[in-house]
Amino acid sequence: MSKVYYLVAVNTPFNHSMLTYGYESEGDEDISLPQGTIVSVPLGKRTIDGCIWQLGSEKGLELKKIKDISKINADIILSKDECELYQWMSNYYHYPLGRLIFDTLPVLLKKPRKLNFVQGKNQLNQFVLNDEQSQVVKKITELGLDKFSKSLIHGVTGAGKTIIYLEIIKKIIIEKKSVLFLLPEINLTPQFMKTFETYLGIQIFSYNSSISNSDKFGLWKLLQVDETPKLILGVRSSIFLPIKKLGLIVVDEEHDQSFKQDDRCTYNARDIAIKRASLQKIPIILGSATPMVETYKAFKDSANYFALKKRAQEAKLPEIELVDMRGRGKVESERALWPLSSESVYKIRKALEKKEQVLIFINRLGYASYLQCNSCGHQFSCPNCSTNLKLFKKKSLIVCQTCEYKEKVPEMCPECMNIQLTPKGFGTEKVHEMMKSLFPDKVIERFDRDEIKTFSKLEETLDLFHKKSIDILVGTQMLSKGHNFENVNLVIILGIDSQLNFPDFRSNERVYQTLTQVSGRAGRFGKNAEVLVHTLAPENKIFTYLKNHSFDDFYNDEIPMRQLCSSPPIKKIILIFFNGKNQGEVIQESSVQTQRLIDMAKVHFNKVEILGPRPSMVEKKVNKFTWSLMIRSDDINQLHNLVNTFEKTYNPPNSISLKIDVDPYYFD
DNA sequence: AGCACGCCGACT
DNA sequence: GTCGGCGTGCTC
Repeated sequence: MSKVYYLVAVNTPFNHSMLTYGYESEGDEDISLPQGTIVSVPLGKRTIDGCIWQLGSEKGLELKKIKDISKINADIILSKDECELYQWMSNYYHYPLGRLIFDTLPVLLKKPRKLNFVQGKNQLNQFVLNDEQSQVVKKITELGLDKFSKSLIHGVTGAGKTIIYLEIIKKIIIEKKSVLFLLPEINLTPQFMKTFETYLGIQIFSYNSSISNSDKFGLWKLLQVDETPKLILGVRSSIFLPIKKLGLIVVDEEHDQSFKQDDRCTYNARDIAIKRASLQKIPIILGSATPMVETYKAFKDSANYFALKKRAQEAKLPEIELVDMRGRGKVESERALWPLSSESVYKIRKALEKKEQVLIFINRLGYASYLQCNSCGHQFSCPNCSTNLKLFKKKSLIVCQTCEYKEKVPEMCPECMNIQLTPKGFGTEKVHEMMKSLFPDKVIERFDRDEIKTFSKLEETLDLFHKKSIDILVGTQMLSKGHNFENVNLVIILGIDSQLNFPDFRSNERVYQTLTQVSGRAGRFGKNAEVLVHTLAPENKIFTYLKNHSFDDFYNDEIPMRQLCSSPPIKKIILIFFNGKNQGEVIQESSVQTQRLIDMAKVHFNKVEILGPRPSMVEKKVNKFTWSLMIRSDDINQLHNLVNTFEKTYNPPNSISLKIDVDPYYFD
């Protein structure tokens, strides 16, 4: 019997989550616990999860303080590769290792139920690859499918990226290896599931928020031991699944912001996927019609960049038309149609006459963005947040989008007792209502988070739409991502201006992506298709790039801008957020730390800039205030070393919590 | 992050 | 007297 000490990564935020525990090894010292062993350890009065990380020592600690590991969990053990990935992530994202591990592992249960999966039918591929597509398959294969390589398939919407993935996946399966296929959101699961089920002869597992904890745990246990080739179709978090004999990772719609986690560890699953592929020495394929500017810059001049400029199966890209909305309010007939226009209503009518379906895209929920008093201008705002309350007419409520707060639609202004309250702005609910009154004999449905709350409702609505039982679908983002609609040749886009005016360096990129992706839902099956974009700023150059379907023009215009404001991909950014109940204290603390960082940078990290502090766009959320500071550099080592030094020398006061966001997508 | 402890005001 | 709200400090 001899005592061994281990440094254990535990599920707690303090002391960087690394704590020392003892273990009575049974005689032979060689039978020690390997890195990655999941254990239970006592902490204060509780027992919490931990993961053996490395041999530790009692030095520097009071011996009587060190407790013993209480239990070893045999269900899950992390492999060497997984440990290396976790360690890298913890360093890169400045997030405690122990928290990271237990945020991403499934809940450890007693007995998992029997697992659900889909058995693929392995039908012969009915598609014939065109020249462009077969070239890409050939070249990616030539890179070597048994070693690390990263490729970007940059294909216009409807270019047939899926068929390319499918061909390469088949080659991996022949080698008896498994495939991880990442998509940004659960929304697209049904579509890909159908394709993979039809053409692949293996087991297919999906992994997303509709899967129960029990099934997640069960899948984890299965994957650890089962080496038969399979395909996992999953969202962000599936990048951590312990897939044996993993032979390929595909990240579809790599530009999508859903790959970025914005709470806890702020990782981007696309970047983790690349890291994982390099650790496991396997190929990774990224795909998008609108790659992120960072990704495009990294790939565009490499041999692993593949552009598909034409749509598959003779289909043409849609014609994009701008509808100039300036001055429409002055004409009575136009005012009644707002936020639509006479042009769009005419085109919708024509499309419906041809028995075609129509998509209307608005990036906003509800009936109106806020409610305002006609007489004194009072806006109804949330008592807990610095936000306006959004009007939901059918529910007869005004609701905060940040917290739980809601109230009945008021009858009069609390300031001046005026009873005329005007709904300002518009969302899906308003447009849905307008469509119903304009086309009373048509079936018009809404496709947004408010209406589609469950996965089964999503499947059901998509199914009805595919069966042409719905004529017009009014929806948000949900509508825009990757769907393959057969009978849609008209897409209406409303309310994009608010996104153009969004105050951060990525706003142009986001608008270009959104417009291209939404437009891409039209005319995928050969007919001439049209997209009508409503805007008050038709002279904006972004619309020209959109009309010309020219990503390169957009990019070449965007890069000098990024250079000018030192934004990614020119420089890397880390944000530090200070959050607390007392506004003055938050401002004070963030200011002091900004100054401290400036001083530190001056002495040891001269290539790093510190900016701020500044309040978040929604400064008050649920009665807590947020301010942030920005750290920026083109020297990635200096950037991270400064943050490391900062963390080592800073203990935030109890009343303030800290969040670090590496490679942020939004600025708050 | 939990969780306990302890200080204070409010209530039976 | 004693209950509970929350600020403070500790956890290998």
